[in-house]
Amino acid sequence: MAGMSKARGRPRTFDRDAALEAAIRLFWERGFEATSLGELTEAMGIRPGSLYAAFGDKKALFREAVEVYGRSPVGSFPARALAEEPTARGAVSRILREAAAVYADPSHPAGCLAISAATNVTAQDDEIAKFLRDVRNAGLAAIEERLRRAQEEGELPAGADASALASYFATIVQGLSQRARDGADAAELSQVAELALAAWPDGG
Amino acid sequence: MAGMSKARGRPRTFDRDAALEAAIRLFWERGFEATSLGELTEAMGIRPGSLYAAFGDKKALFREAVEVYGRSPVGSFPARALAEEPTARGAVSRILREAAAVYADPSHPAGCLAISAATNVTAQDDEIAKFLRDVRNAGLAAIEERLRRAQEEGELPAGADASALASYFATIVQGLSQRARDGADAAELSQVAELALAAWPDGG
DNA sequence: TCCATTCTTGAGCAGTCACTCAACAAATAG
DNA sequence: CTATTTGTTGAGTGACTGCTCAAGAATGGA
Repeated sequence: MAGMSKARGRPRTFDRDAALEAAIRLFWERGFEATSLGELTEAMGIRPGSLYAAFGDKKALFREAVEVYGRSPVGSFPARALAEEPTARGAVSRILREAAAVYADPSHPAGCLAISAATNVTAQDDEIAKFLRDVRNAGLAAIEERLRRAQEEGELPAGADASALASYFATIVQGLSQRARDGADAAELSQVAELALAAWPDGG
Repeated sequence: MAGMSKARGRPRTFDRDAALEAAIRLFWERGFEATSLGELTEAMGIRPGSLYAAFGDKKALFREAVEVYGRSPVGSFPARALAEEPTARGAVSRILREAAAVYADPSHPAGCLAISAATNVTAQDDEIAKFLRDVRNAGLAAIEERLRRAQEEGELPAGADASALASYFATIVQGLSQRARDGADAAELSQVAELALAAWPDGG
């Protein structure tokens, strides 16, 4: 950490970040198991040996792909909304509206990588499915936490069920991702997002 | 068709319906590609040769599994609700409430087979993904049709957007299935269903 | 009895899967 | 220079994939 000395040995001949970006795309499009190492190495422009040297194995590459995706604008918009919007209502509306726009954006694969990339998985890759499940449930917990704070601060009525509301909005987000993968465009998803906001206590 | 003559040749030694039921369970649990022929033959209690003789190939078996699932109580509740309920409002509420109960019923795999069994698929099995996508979009179209009729009959306000509402409810259903697969129980999903109904024009 | 028909069985097919490794290449350190 | 370290390469690993097929078994019909 301190020395930051020059790297020894033969330097890497490919751009690690660019290669990872290619892997993200593929996993996003097809999912973890449906993406083969052959497809990965071809899209990343490297040979299997380089992939294993640089990323570990397929599971480690996937985990890193999910992490980097989660820090990208497309993957981090819910966390940003929760952190930046002054009100819970504002945060939730922004999440739904941005989800509608982002999930149907044709410049990248449809929907959310964390929602759709490990739904059909062999027994031996169950840990990968669990990994993404935990990511999703953490997102749900973050919404619920924000709603509880809103309740303490008086923004959300004391009679409202923060837990149920959080589940509801998480359900909408996951549904939007699925509908985008089924071909729904941004206009259609936006209408869904607006309708979904009607469930907010005291009307839309 | 007319003769109904006795079957010639060696009779089948296994129960075709029971074997198909076992296949449905596996596909429901893991999805199309993540279920191997080895797992199928073991669960169905037959050898590969018998499977191919009785069902064709893996894709044909899957299609038949989806069809039979779609005629079962668990798979046909949306169509039943649309056909049996006198009002569109009643049909939609029933769909959401039954989805909450059925998708989280621990006596069978979580969620909906048609929603979750072919989301991560290789290029060579794209037709299977398309097949289920069409099934889902047909479900959406059925809801939209019912809402349009409700609008003609005056149940739904003329100003309401039947298409957007249908998309919204389809999004909820798909979201409920996903949440069930993530471990949400019936109580949680029921709360989501009730909140979702708040979007119905003129309040819940 | 003998044939035709249908099903079951077990062995095994070509292809793909994720992954590995010895040999070579390119860099730094001394 | 040599030694060390790290990366790339191409061939290849065993295990698994969906699937097939010849041989044998069980039925009905003549």
